[in-house]
Amino acid sequence: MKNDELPTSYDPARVEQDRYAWWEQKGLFHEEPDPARPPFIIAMPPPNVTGRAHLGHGSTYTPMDILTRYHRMLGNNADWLPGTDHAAIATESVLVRELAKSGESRESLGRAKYLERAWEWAREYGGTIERQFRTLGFGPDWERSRFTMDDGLSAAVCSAFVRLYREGLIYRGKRLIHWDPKSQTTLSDAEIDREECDATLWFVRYRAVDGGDGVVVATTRPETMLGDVAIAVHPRDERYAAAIGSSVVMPLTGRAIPVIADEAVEPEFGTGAVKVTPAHDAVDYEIGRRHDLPMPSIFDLSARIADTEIDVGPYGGLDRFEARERILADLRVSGALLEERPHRMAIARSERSGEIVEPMLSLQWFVRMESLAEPALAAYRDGRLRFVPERYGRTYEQWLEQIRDWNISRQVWWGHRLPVWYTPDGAIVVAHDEEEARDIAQREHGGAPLTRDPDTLDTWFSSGLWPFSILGWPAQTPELAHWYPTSVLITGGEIIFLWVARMVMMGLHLLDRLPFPTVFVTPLVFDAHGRKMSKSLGNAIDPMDLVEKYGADAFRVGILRQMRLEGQEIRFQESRCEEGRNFNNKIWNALRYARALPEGLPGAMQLPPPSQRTLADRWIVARLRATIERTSELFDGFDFGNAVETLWRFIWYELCDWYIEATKMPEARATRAAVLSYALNASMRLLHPIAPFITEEVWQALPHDGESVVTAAWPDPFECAEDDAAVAEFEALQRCIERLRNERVTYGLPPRGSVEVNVPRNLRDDLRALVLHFGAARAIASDEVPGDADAALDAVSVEAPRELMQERYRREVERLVGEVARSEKKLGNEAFVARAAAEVVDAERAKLDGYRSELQRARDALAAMEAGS
RNA sequence: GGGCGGUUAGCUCAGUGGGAGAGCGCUUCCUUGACACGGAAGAGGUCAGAAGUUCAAUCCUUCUACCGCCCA
Repeated sequence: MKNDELPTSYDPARVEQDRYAWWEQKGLFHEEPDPARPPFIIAMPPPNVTGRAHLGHGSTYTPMDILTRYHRMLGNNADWLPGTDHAAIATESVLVRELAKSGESRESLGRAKYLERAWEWAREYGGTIERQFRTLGFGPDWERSRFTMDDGLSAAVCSAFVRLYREGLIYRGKRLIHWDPKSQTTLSDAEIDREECDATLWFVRYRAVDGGDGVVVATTRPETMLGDVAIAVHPRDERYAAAIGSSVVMPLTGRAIPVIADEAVEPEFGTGAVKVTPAHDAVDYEIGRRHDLPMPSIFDLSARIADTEIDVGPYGGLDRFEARERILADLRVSGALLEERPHRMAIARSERSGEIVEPMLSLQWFVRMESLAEPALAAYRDGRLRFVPERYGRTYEQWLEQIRDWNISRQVWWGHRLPVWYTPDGAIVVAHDEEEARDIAQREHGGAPLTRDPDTLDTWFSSGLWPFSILGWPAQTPELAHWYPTSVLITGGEIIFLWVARMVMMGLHLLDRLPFPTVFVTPLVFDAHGRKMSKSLGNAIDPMDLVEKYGADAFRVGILRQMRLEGQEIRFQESRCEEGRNFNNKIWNALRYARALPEGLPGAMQLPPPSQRTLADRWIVARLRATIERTSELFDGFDFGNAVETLWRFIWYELCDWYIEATKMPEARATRAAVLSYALNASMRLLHPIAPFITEEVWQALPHDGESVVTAAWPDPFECAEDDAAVAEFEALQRCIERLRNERVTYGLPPRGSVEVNVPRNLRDDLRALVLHFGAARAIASDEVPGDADAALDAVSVEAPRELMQERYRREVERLVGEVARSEKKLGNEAFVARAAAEVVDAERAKLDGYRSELQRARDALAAMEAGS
C-alpha cells in the first residue's frame, strides 16, 4: 500500500473485521501443548451461552486477552481456552417465557421435546456472544471452544458426581432450602439477592393455655403462624423467665405450643419473643433442630397454603400473600393483633426470576463442604493461592470458614441430569450411566426396576470443574498433562464464592492440585455516576455500539485506562473511548509521517550504530527501553491501567510530540528513518496486546519480521541502550523549550514566525539547533554560561522589548528569592539537618545551590538590562 | 450487625513521608510541509473534618462525617 492510499484518519471499521478473519484463518490463536515451552494458560470464564457481551466483559476479558497475547509474544506456550455455559436457571426462565407466548409449557411439551427446543435455542443464540467477542478483538483458541453441556464436559460432571457420592461427599437429605415458587426450583445461597425494603412488624398475642396473658410476639410473616411449633425467648431475658416451659395457644387454629429458650433470639427485637416456624425460616429451622421440634410445612410448591402436613384451618389454597391479609384481618377481629409498626427488613428474591424466595423444607441433594473447604482454606493461608488485589483473599477465607453444605439439585430440565436412580422402595443407585446403574441394581437390589431422578445439577457444579474439564478430564490428555494447572484466573469479585472457591475445592479434591495459583479480581463497571448499569435505569451501554462508534481498540483502551490495580469499580465514561480513538488516530498519522519521509523507510528493522545517533535518537531509544521494561512489569503485575497510561505517554508525548518533531530538522536526516521505524515497530508490539487491530495494521506497514504482530517477538530492551546522559540533556532541552514558549506568550509575541533568542556562545551545536528548531527561533549569541549543558539551556531566553524582559526578570527574581528563603529556612532547622535522611538533606542543599545560581543569573541579567536602559 | 473499599481541580481519577498530578471540560492563541480525532500556552485544589506520631503528613495511626461494595 502506498502512503497516499493511507487515509488521513484511521478508520477501524475498514480493517477490524477482515483482520480478525485473517488471524483466525491463519490459526494464530491456536496452540498445541508443548512441554518445551513454559505454558501460559487461561480458562475463560464461560459466559452464558445465550448471553450477550456487556461492559463487564470489557474489564474482565480484555485482561485475559492481553496476557495471552503478551505471553505468546514472549514465546510461551500460551493458550486462552474459551467456552460457554448452559446457565440452567437463566436460560430456562427465558425459554419458559418464550414458550408461554405460544401457549406452551415445559409440561405440555414433555421433557424430551422440551430439551430439543432448548438445544435449538442454545444453537440459535449460542453463537452470538462468541461473535461479539471476536468483534471486541478477543483472541482465544476458538478451535478449543467448549460448552458445559458437551458430551465430554457432561462426562466430567457425571464422573465427579459419582466419585463424590461414593466418597460420601454427596448426600440426599431433607433440609431447609431456598425455593422459587415461580420457577419451581431450589436456589443456592448465591442465587438469591437480598434487598432492603419497607415492611411491617406485627405484634400478636398468643394467650396462655389457661387463658392468661401469655406472650406477645413480633413477626413480619403472620401467615407462617399456621406452621408455628413454639415461641422462643432468650434464655437470659428476665421478662420471660417465668414463661419458659409453659404453653401458649396459636390464635388461628387454637393449637397449643411451648415457650422455649434459645440463644438465637435477640431480646431487643420486637418484644423479645418470636414465633418459631422451622419449615419456613432459616433461624427457626436451626432452633427447631436444637430443640427437636416438629417441622410441618404449610405451603405447597407454589407457595399456597396446604393442609398436607398440619391443620391450616380455613386458609387452605390461599396464596401466601392473600393468606397474610386474611390472617391479619382475622387477628384484628379476634383482638390478637395488638400493634403494627413500620419496619425495614431484607427480603430475598431469586436473582433470575425476581420472585420472593420461600424457605422450604425439601428433600434435595447436597455436597458436604467441610472436608472440601479445609484444603481450599489451607491453600490460601499458606500462600499457594494468591488474590490480586490481596483484600479479596479475606472474602474468600471468610466464606470458606463459615461454609455450609451446598444444595446442588435443581428442578429445572435444562442441565446435567443427576446420575441417580431409585428403586421402587426408594433405594438409591448412583452410576455413570444407565447400564452401570442396572448392573448395580442387579447386584444389590435384585434387579429392581429403576427410575431416574428428574432433577438436574446446579450450573455451578459443572462450572466448578471448568479449568480441567475443558482440558479433557477425567481422560488423561496431553492438554491436561501440560496445561493444568492454569496460570491465572481472572474474574469479577461477585463470583468469588459461587465459582472461584468451588473450582479450588474441586481441583484440589479431584486432581490434588490447585486449578490456578493466582486469582485476579477485576473491577465492576458502573455508569459515570456510580450507579449500577441496568436496562430498567436505561443507563446500560452496549459495547457493540462503542465498537461501532470508536473501534474495538479504542473501546479497549478506553475501558483499560479506567482500570486501577486496587480499584473495585469503574465509573465508565464513554469519553474515554473517544480519547482512545484519538490516540489511534495519532498512531496512524505517525505511520503516515514515517512513510512519507522522502528518503523512505529501511528494508530491515535496525537501529543505526550508536556513534551516528543524534541526541534525540539516543533519548528516544533510551525512553523506549524504559517503556519496554515498565510495560512488561505492569503486565506481569496485572496493572493494565498503568500499562496503557505508560504506552500512551510514550507514544503520544515522547515519540509523536517530541521525537517526530525532532526528525524534521535537517540534522536528523541520516538516522531518522531507521530510528523512527524501529521505535514505531516496537511500540506497536508493546501496544498489541491492548489494541490488537491498529497495531497489526501499522506493524504490517512498517519494516517488520514475521507474518503478524500476533506472533511477533516481545520487544527486547537489551537492543536499546540505556543513556542517562542523553535523557537528562533532552529533558533539560524540553524544560528550556517549554520556558521559551511560555515567554513568547508572556511577551505577546506572535506564536508563529521567528523570534530571536539569546543563546550562550558555549551551548553545544546540536542543542543549539534543537532549541532553534523547537523554539522556531533565530539565535542571538550571548555570553558564555559556566557549567554544563543544563546551565547553558537554562540561560537561553527570548529577546523582547526591554521593559517586558525587565518585568519578567523582576518576577523571576522575586520567585527565586522566595525559593531560596524557603530552602534556607528548612536547612536552618537543626532538627531537620540532624534527623532527616542524609540524601534528603543533600538533595535540599543541591536545590538551594541551584536556586542561588539561578537567582544570581537572573539578577545579573536584570542588572545588565537596567544598566543598558 | 460483620468484613472491605472510597472521600485529591467543574467531571472521572492517578499519586508520593520532603515544594500537589493526568485526561476531559474551560479560557486564549495557532488551518507550521503526519494528525483540528491536531498543536501551544493558561486558569482552576486549606488533598472530607479533627486529633496524634514525625525534623517534616495529602501520604502513617486513631476518631468523626458522608458515599459505595460484599456477607449475615
